[in-house]
Amino acid sequence: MSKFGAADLAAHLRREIIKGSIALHDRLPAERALADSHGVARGTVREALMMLEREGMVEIRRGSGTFVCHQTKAMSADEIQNATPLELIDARFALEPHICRLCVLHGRRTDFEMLENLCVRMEAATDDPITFAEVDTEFHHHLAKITGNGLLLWVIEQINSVRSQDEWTRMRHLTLDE
Amino acid sequence: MSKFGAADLAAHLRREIIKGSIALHDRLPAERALADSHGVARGTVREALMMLEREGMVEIRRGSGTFVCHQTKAMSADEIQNATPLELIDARFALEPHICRLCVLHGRRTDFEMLENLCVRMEAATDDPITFAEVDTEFHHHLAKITGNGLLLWVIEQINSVRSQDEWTRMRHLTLDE
DNA sequence: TGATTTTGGTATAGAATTGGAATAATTTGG
DNA sequence: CCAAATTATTCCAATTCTATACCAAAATCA
Repeated sequence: MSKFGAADLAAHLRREIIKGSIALHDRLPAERALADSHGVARGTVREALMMLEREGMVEIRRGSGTFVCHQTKAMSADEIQNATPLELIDARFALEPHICRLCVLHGRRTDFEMLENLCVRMEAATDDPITFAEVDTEFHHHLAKITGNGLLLWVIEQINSVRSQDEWTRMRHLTLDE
Repeated sequence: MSKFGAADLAAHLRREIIKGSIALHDRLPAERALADSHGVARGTVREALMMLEREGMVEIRRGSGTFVCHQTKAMSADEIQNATPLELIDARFALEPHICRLCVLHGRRTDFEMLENLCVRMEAATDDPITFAEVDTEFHHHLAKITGNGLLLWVIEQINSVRSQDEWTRMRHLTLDE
């Protein structure tokens, strides 16, 4: 890594913080020290630190130093992708019952027709795991949408976004086996 | 690999990114460097990078470089912060019952002692709405933590992060009135 | 308390690096 | 052969990085 830019330095520090090398509430080296140790100008260090501050990862205190907040904002978005299939199942299992209740309260005729339509499509695709999973995701998405609760819909969307191919297949095995 | 076209280079980079060889927030080599290392012309590199950009996998910043996005969902903060107090209550109400079940399963003695300690602090702060809310948030956070489900913890943290002062006060009124 | 040191905050200009774009020659494949 | 893609080259524009100097807040210490 001969070339070191602000974004690179920010990424490096971000990883150190997430990994735990720089613990919570710890103070980072001074800007001048960071600049020296990383072989970059101070302005570059400042820019990197300001990136991290905008992410809520560090707090810059004038005359004092910059400290690790680790408000777990930007990092968790990454870590979500590491969720295990079991965690996914649990999360859905926690949410869906109440979502169903809200659907009953807020749903309209067309909503339920839409759900029924999706069910038909799912039953027709029992032999095609891929399209089955797609329709299934769409089903849960609509379910959350019917509730009229934007926050719940957002949560469901986030959970649905966790689906690397490997995890999907493993997850299907789990759900089908039990 | 006698013939290396733009599509091939894009596929190669895509794999590297998904695999993790080029981590999130990392900067890809400069176009000229990529062209040199892969033995192709710069125009080809540009075309490949533009493919990846259209897929939302990288972000090309003029004068700076191209960076790995892979999750560029800036939506998080903005969209969530518009959640109404009622939506918050619903979301928590949907999650907490199952979280409690998981706590019973996974919790250890120290966990429950911690929760009890937080309860005491909450009871002692019934006259101080602000600290009450703080401890309350901490309580729910620990509750989710005990489950051992990182995904659920993340969801709770996201929901807890929605608390502009106005909404908190309005929310407390709602919860206390009903 | 008051002086000194350390820390971040700001501003500047120039050098270096990067992507953006246009062009024409060359290769490739039908 | 023709059409498309790739190459090679050149210049432009935006951004970043460097290096420096000085200012202001906070911490430290006599």
